[in-house]
Amino acid sequence: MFGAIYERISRHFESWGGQATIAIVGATGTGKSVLAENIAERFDCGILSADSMQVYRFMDIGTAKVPIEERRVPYFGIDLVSPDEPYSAARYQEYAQNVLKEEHKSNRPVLVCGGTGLYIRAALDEFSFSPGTCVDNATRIRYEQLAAERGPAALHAQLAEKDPASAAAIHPHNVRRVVRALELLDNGSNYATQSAQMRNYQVREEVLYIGLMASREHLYHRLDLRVDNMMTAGLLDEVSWLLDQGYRAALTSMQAIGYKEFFPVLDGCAPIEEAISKIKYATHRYAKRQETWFKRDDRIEWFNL
RNA sequence: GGUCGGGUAGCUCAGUUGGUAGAGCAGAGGACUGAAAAUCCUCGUGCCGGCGGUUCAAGUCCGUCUCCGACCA
Repeated sequence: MFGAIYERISRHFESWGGQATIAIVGATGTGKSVLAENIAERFDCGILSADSMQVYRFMDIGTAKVPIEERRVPYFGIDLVSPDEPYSAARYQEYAQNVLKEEHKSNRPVLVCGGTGLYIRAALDEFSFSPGTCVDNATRIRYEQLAAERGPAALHAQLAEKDPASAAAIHPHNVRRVVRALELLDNGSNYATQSAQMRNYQVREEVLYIGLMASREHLYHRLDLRVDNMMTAGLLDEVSWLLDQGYRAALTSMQAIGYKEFFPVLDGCAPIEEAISKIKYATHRYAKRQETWFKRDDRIEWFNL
């Protein structure tokens, strides 16, 4: 199986050389990192991580970062910010596109590897996030309060009045997205127009997409084992250390799987076993969502494990 | 051996005064352009432990057997 992937990738390197980009995608636990490391070493190129949680420093075990001592090639996209710094797909896009530009300028191919679908697209697709300044936090909080006070339906109705197309595209219960659409309006943009671009998968010949997948049964088993291994590697200590440093539970970074589940344990109101099984279940669902995301991208060439 | 609980969806359990069952979790499918490991949508027929009985009708009442738990000997 690896042989087939190596062959496919070699061919791509031969045609594009230092301008080649190879994306290795798929659900968590399918072995993307190991494959990427092997290929990057063999073809002498760097790895750009496309992972919304590996960007945070100090969150090492739970986000399954490749340990520094095991890295044999340059890595990008890891440890970019501290856990209390707001990060976003837009910020990642700017960063990633810059890495790609710089590497290609030096005639080095790049391996993009990750499971955050939106980040993969932000890095490799020709689309831009809403122009202009980023919406300030106050606006967001205002809309969230509105939803809390008058209910999600009322907020959605407000959106429907101002922007029927976007309202139609977002389920009324999806407060987060309704809020975002309202923010965009305030900012002179439009959710529906933007998201329409998302369905446009442009083919760039220099980019090769390799997708890794495994049967659910097999994958879930592997993921469960990985969680157990994270525990022996000291995941609980990592979480408790982060909290000790003052990184509070409400932070986006702390919503990561393998972190938020331990808060009740550290507060002493839940047994550790409960957290572990919650982490396993959450990981299963996450893997499923990742598959759903990547499945519809027909540029991806799939390899079954 | 006896008394009392309890055996209902893969798991934990609800089930009103008898009218052939429903939640959470798990699981499956899907959406998704500035939080994306987030957020959101859809999907629940299962010998209601077995067998008899009462009744027009039993998960629901009665008898009996069986299994699990607690307690008493």
